[in-house]
Formats: sequence, C-alpha cells, structure tokens
Amino acid sequence: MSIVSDELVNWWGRARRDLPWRAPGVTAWQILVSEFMLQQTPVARVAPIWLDWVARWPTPPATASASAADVLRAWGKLGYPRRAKRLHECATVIATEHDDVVPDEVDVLLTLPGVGAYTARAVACFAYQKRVPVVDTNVRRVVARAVHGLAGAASPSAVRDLADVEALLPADESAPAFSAALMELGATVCTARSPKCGICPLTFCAWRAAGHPAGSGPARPAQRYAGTDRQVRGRLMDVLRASSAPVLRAHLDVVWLSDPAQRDRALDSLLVDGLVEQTADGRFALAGEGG
DNA sequence: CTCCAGGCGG
DNA sequence: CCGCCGGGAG
Repeated sequence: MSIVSDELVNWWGRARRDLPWRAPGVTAWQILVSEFMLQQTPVARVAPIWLDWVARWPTPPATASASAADVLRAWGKLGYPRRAKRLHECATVIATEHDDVVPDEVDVLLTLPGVGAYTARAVACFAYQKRVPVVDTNVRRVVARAVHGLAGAASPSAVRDLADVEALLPADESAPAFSAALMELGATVCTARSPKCGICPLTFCAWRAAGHPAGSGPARPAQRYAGTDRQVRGRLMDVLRASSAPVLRAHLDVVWLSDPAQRDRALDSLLVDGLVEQTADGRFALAGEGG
C-alpha cells in the first residue's frame, strides 16, 4: 500500500503552516535563501532571520554586492556559517553567470556552491513547480514509516531514497504540493520523537499497521557538540561578529581557556575556511570586511 | 540526551 | 562511505 496523494494533499491544504517563504510574491531567489538557512536548522529559528535578510538583500545582485562580513553578521547565530559564505558565493555566480536568474534545472542548480541534492530539487520544485522528488530528513522518515513499516530511514544516504520518492510522486501538476505535504507531515505530525499518529491524515500507514515496531536506533549516532571544535569556532565567530573593528588575538583567546591547542586549531580552521582574516598588524576580523 | 527543510571534502 | 561543519529547544 502506498501513500494516497489526495488525502495527503487535502490535509496539506488545511493544515499547512503559514511560513513567510510560502507567501505570494516570494521569488525563486528568496526561496533559495530559505533553503540554505533551513539546512539542518529548525523553521522557528530561520523565520525571523529570513525576513530581515530578504528585506535587506532581495535579489542575487543585491546579495552579491554586500560584503562577506555583513553577510556573516546577518547570518547571526543560525550556525554553520560556511552556509552564509556559500550563499554569498552562490549569489555571485547567479549574478555573473546566470544573468541574475536562479536556474530552474536540477543539474544546473547542483553546480551552485552550497546547493546539494536536497536544495537543488527543493528549488526546482517549490520555486518552479518542477516534478522532481524532494527528499529531506522528514520525507525519508515518513516514507520509511508509511511505506516500508520501519521506525526510521534505513540507510544514512538520502540520495538512495530519491528513486523511492520518485515512484510515489503524482504524475500531474500536484507533485509540488505532494512533496510539500510530505515534508510538512514529517515536520509537524510524523515527527522523529513522538509522532502524533492520532491526528495523522493517512488512512494507511505500514508502520502503524505493524504496531509501531521500534527501530534499531538512529542510522547515524547523533554527533556531540559540547567541547568540540565546532563550539570553539562558534564562540570565536560570536566575538568577531560583534566587533566592527579587527580584534586582538587576546580577545579571542579568552573564549576558550581550557585547551589552548584546540582554540588555536579552531581559529586556524576559520582562516582556512575563509570565514576569518588576519590584518596586516596581526589582528583578526570577519573575512571580506568592507568589500 | 535527542533532533533539526544538508553539503562537502577526504 | 565517513567525519566534520552551530546552536537552540524539547
């Protein structure tokens, strides 16, 4: 038994969240911006940042002409600031090589910095209504449960599930609504932790039918954060975002006193990533300050 | 502790 | 394929 498109899309019509990037008049570029921000980041944290962002930089050329440092500051504490850098680069590529127009073909979208298998299809589908499978963590979980009767996605590879979802896609123009509904169901009903099966719109679910069997744990063990280089990088970036002028090394050193070697490694990695630059007098600043 | 509209480099 | 890339909320 497969997922019935009609009952899912009908539910979507009345239960969909009123997210800002779904409003009328939102452009393909602005949808692309939302997809960058939503990579591994919950909707609630993205919404306010996205609203400020698209008001300030509504188009690819507007974004490309901003300084990298301003982009990193506007990104704020969304996390994974390399995404902000890639978004900036993506705007530059679109402005210089695509005549300011976001590509509508998956193959072309995939050539853009920061655009992978999910984001390319999400833009083609939600910005251009293309009939392409859109597979994110929500879709994988919903399909694993409703179709395969499993507690969660079997393999750690999302790409492998593309063919699965392709087979589920409606043949007509309702495909984008179907994909949006699949994602919405996973985000709000068929959640990872405590799925609300009592309000699920699907009349058949293989997982429910099988009595909600437990899985064998997550496909990939959750990664730690506390004490990692990522936490140190986050603290360093926090100091640099807050300062409009380059800061002394000593101001950075105080954010992580317990392990100087780790702190040095984190700072070096930020330099290597092109997120931070060192000035001629040895101080540090966000990369691309003023230009 | 877990999870979150992933992508990339090794 | 594997490990790393933030940070906040439940």
